[in-house]
Amino acid sequence: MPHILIVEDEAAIADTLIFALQGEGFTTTWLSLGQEALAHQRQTPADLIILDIGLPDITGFETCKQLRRFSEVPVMFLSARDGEIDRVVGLEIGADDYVVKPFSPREVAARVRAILKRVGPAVTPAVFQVDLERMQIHYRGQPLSLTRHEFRLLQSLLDQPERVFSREQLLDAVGVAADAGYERNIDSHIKSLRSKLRVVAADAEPIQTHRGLGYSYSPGNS
Amino acid sequence: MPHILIVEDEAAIADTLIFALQGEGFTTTWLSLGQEALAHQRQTPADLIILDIGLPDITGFETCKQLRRFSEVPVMFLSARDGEIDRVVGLEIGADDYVVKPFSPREVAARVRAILKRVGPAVTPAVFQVDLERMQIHYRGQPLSLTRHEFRLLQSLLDQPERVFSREQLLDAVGVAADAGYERNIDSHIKSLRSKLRVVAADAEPIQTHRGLGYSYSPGNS
DNA sequence: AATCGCCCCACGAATGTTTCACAATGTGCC
DNA sequence: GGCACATTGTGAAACATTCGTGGGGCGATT
Repeated sequence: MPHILIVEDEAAIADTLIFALQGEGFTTTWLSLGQEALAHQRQTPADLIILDIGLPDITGFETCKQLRRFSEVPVMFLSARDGEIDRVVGLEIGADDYVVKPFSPREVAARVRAILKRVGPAVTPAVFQVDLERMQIHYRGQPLSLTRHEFRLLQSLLDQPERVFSREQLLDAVGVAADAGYERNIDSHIKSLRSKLRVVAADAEPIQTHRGLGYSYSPGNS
Repeated sequence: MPHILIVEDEAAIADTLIFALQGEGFTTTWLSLGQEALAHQRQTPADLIILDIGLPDITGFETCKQLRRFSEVPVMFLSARDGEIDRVVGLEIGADDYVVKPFSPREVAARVRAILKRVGPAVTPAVFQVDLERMQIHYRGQPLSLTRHEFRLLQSLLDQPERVFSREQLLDAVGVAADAGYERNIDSHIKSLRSKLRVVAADAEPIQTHRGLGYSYSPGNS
């Protein structure tokens, strides 16, 4: 699960970012000084840093320059000033994006995802969070209200992404003797599962059907 | 040196981009239709695509969606409309950046560099990758969507390159009683298989026919 | 009793498979 | 080369399978 370091001295702005990012499945750390951020990144590296330019101690530009001496971590600048020069300079000293205030939290989150997508699948945000204790699954930060069978079904699929499960295997996964049940019950459950996922994300299609074979989960379309 | 495909119907804007990008050492191609861009990318893939949203034929969004079905190439949207919704949607359908007109050519060039920095050197995987568990075959890095029979057929052929399989053997491979079926329906499957492979690589001819004998797979022509 | 989750069924739509007829191409013979 | 014959490519149509969906029944839980 990707971790985002937010370096921003205004609490209100930081809060907005934290809320938006956590909603998308990221974890966050918030610091307000450039020096702090550098020290923190040496100790416990984040997967991406959101860096305000107008910090109280050293500028975001300076922070980024020093950061680049020891780390390739993606950096997104946040700035109150909307000058072409600043944007070009920001990108040329090694930033990956440059967003001007006031910004939309959702857009920033989307940009973070777009950047992380490129640094490797290792740090793709987990869109699904499974909580076995509470029998709860969160999808894009929102809790799903699932029945027992829907839960087991989704849990099995999530467990091995891309793997194609036959109906028989899925029947077994939900705890029904494989020979006992009507195989196509699975279809019914998949149907209601999909409709519940559709409420959260209308266009994504995380559960794919493989004709003649069964179903699978595709992280790509989540 | 990275090659950039510009898809933009206004010549003045395209010219500005071409000038700025060539100044940074990129080579460019300019097209004005979404359909053209899709066809072009299949034949001679660029390293990054700059995509105007308001194209004469299909929208940039639609172009990007279709593009994503066969390519992971980085996409930068260009738009005259500055709405939060548009930006978020753009990024969520798989774009890497979203720039609003009027833009600074230098900034666009800087953003292009920032994105390409993350993509890294292109890795050329084995031409065919068979994944039995996922019932998936990748061809030149792109996933093929095959029916059960097409899958078995291709799998058999790939299993023993250069070996010539008779229709009878291939019927058997796809799981049809050798005496039951009409032998020449293999031809039909070979046909659709070839057409699916042609989408990925138009000129290669990985499946060869041996008159009077059957078919074989030739790694040479992949 | 009302609600809810689960099972089962059946129909229509989408997709895959088989078959066929005809065009295109290759092969051997004169 | 030109011809007859054999084999393969192609498109379309018939046929078969599979899936999505809505709905009814039934038992458990409230």
